[in-house]
This record gives sequence, C-alpha cells and structure tokens, in this order.
Amino acid sequence: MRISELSEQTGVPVPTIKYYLREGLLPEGDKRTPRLTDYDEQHVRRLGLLRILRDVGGVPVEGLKRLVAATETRGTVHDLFAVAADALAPTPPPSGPGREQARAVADAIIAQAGWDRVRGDSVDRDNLAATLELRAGFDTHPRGPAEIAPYVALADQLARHEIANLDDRKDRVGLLEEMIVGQVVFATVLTTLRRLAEEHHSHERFGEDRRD
Amino acid sequence: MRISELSEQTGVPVPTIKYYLREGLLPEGDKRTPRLTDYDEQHVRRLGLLRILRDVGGVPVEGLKRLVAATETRGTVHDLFAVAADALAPTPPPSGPGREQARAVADAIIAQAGWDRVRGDSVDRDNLAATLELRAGFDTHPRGPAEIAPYVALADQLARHEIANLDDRKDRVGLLEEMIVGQVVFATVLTTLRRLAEEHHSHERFGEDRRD
DNA sequence: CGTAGACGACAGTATAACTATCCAAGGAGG
DNA sequence: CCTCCTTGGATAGTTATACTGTCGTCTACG
Repeated sequence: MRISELSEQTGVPVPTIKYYLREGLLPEGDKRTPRLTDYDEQHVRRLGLLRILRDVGGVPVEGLKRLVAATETRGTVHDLFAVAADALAPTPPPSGPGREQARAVADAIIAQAGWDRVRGDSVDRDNLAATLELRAGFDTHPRGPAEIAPYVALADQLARHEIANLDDRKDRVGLLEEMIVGQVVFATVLTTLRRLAEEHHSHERFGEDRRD
Repeated sequence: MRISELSEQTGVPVPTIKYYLREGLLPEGDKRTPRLTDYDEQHVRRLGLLRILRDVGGVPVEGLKRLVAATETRGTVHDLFAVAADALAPTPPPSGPGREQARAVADAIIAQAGWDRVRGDSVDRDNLAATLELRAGFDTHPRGPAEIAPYVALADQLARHEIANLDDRKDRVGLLEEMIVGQVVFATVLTTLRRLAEEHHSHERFGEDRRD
C-alpha cells in the first residue's frame, strides 16, 4: 500500500507519517524501487498504537522512541517489560533538597509491598521519591508511609489482574503491546472514573454543606 | 513581604510569579503604594499549590485558571467539587465516528456503578466516552463493559476513601485544595506504583519465558 | 540624596509536535 | 510515447505552551 492509502486507513496525515518515519517510530516500508515504497498491515497497526499512546496516554514522542528501542531487548519477557516500564516512566525531575530521604522512603515502600523483583535502578523508584518529596514540601502534615499503604495495595491488585489477563498466544512484542496499551489506557480510565466517583460520593458528605 | 522574598521562600523565579499574577493565578498583593506591594502566607501557599499541580500533576495553566475560577462557585461544597472536577478534567478530544455509541456505553457504566449524583453534563462523561472510542478503534476485540468493571470498583473504593479522609475542620476552599492535591498527587503515585507492581508481578509469569 | 529593587508593559526564547513547501523523478493512464 | 499525478527526501515554517528577559520609570529605604 502507498503512503496515501496508509494515511487514509489510519486517519494520520501524510506529513505526520513522514515525520514518524524520520524519527524512527515507524519502520521503513518495503522499497520496491527508489520511488515506490510498500507499507502493510504492520504499519497500520503500529500507527494505531502510536496514536493511542499519544492521544489517550499523552506519551511524548521521546517516550515512544524509547519504547520502540525497548522492543529490541533480548532476554526474558520479564526483562522486556522492565525496560519498557523505564521507557514509559517520565524522566524524574531534578532532585531537590529532600530527595535522599524521599528515596529511602520510596525504597522502603517497595520493600514493604514485597516487590522484590523490581530492579534497584528502576526509574520509577526515583519518580516515586520525587513525588513524595514535592508532596512533603507542600503540606507540613506528618503523612507517613501509612497514608500510601492503600494505594500500594490497589496497585498490587491492579498489576496482578492485568498480568494475569494477558493473552498467552501472543509473541513477545505482542504481549508488550497489550501490556502497554492496558497500562496507558486504564491509567486514563481510572483517573476519569475516580473524578466521577468523587463527584458522586462527595454528595453524601457535602450535599447539604454550605460552610464558608 | 516583597516579591523577591516570595520568590526565595517558594523557589519560584520572580518573572514566573509576575506571569502568574498577570494570568490571574495568584491574587494581587496588598498595594501599599503604587511602588510597593505586600505579599503574605496566602501567596506562599497558593504558589506551592500551583507548583505541585503543575510539576506533579502536569495540570496545564489553562486548567489552573479554571480551578481558580471554580473557587468562586456558590452553593454547597458538593457543587464546588463538581465544578472543580470539570476544571481538572482534560478537554475532551474532538469526537470521532463512534462517539455517540461510546457515550452511551460511558453513561451505562456510570449508571451501573450507581453514581447517580454525577451531573448529566459532566465533562468526564465525554472523556470516558472518548477514551473508550479510541480504545475500540485500536483493538478489534469484543471488550465489553465487563472489562471495565474492576476499574469501576477500584475507583469507587478510592473515592470513598479520599472523601472520608478529608479534614472536617477546613473551610470550603481548604477542603477543595486538599481534595485536588490528593487527586492529582495520588493519581501520579498510583500510576508509578502500578508500573512497579507490574515489573514485580511479571516475574512470576514471564521470568523464564524467552518466547520469540 | 543616591540607589537597589519594584512595577508594569512588552518582547523574546525554548521546546514539542507537527505541517508546508519544494524538487526531481518514477509510474499509471491514455 | 506523452502527460500528469504522486512519492521520497530534504528542509523550512508554524502553532501552542510556558515561561524568561529587557526596559524605563519611580520610589522607599538606608
């Protein structure tokens, strides 16, 4: 199929496809002649994946590049997932004054959860620390790790559920795609659902409350 | 306190403070004379709030403006929360071909959850629909509402927990702040924890799996 | 009384993610 | 064979967001 057809099928404009090609997000097509390149279903699918990650998940193009690079990872599927997790994680903000302590708290939370398969240099350890640090800076509350316990339990549930539901017939990259889409889409869904649920549940407590 | 002091205390550069002032995110200080304006603790706090929402939650300046405007809402605290939810929700992407059906599904999910206090025109109804629509376009799977049920249950739990934990001594805007920070910070925390948990739990199923 | 710092207006910058233009050439229809 | 449309490839331009910098003036404070 030609580039124009690829564009029609996916709804992605031709210049954008060219851009993705340049950035290496989309593999080159089959170059029949220097003037005619052939794209196939694989390209349609990849483009769909890229669009859903960007439009729904807000994953930046840089992250998409890391993800594409991650698919080259050798080793077990577990290794592949670990590299992808780093690719998907935002780059941690520059560390402030309380980072070291926050990092210790983050590590403690992970240990407490029993997540002993998480690499010591996982990007998300720093991300967790950074968030904790900023939060601590805002609110002078005590706010110990106890506050986070329910979220840890929830995340654990969620992860078990999603890992268990992956389709075993797929190949390694297929599994990765399913995992990523699930992660990104359901993170968005969950955030939206949570806002909806708070709107509903705030009625019981605050439906009559006109405090000033 | 002078603007330079406000800057030092919060770590936000003076030009940025001026920018926030121009945009109306920060209330004007007390103008003692045309050349001397006095800022106080309230400004320090507000600046901290703005920074945490932007740096941790990635809330765009536009959203912050809507949030500031929301604090003017009359009515019950529940009404206030509802307006804030709309302010915090991303603007739904332009609707595609399957939006109407997706919106019906979204409404059904909300009804099924028993969230009957959610306004009919809540922005998040459209957001949920938009996400569902994009997801459906990617994967040709059946993927009925059953798939979403566990997330609904989780969001319900989460919302109950957070509403119940709000500090009753605060005034309406104080409650709003606490709710917003909780929502934004814990959305980020949960996303990070989930990636960590998936890294851990993928080991059990895929730790030896080198499939090709 | 001299000057550092504040105000306010406005212009400039950085980054991300596209989008547009151009050109030469190949290929499909007639 | 001729014509015209489309492609590939390179490069330049655009839009949006979120700041950041400069300038002229003026005044509170030492």
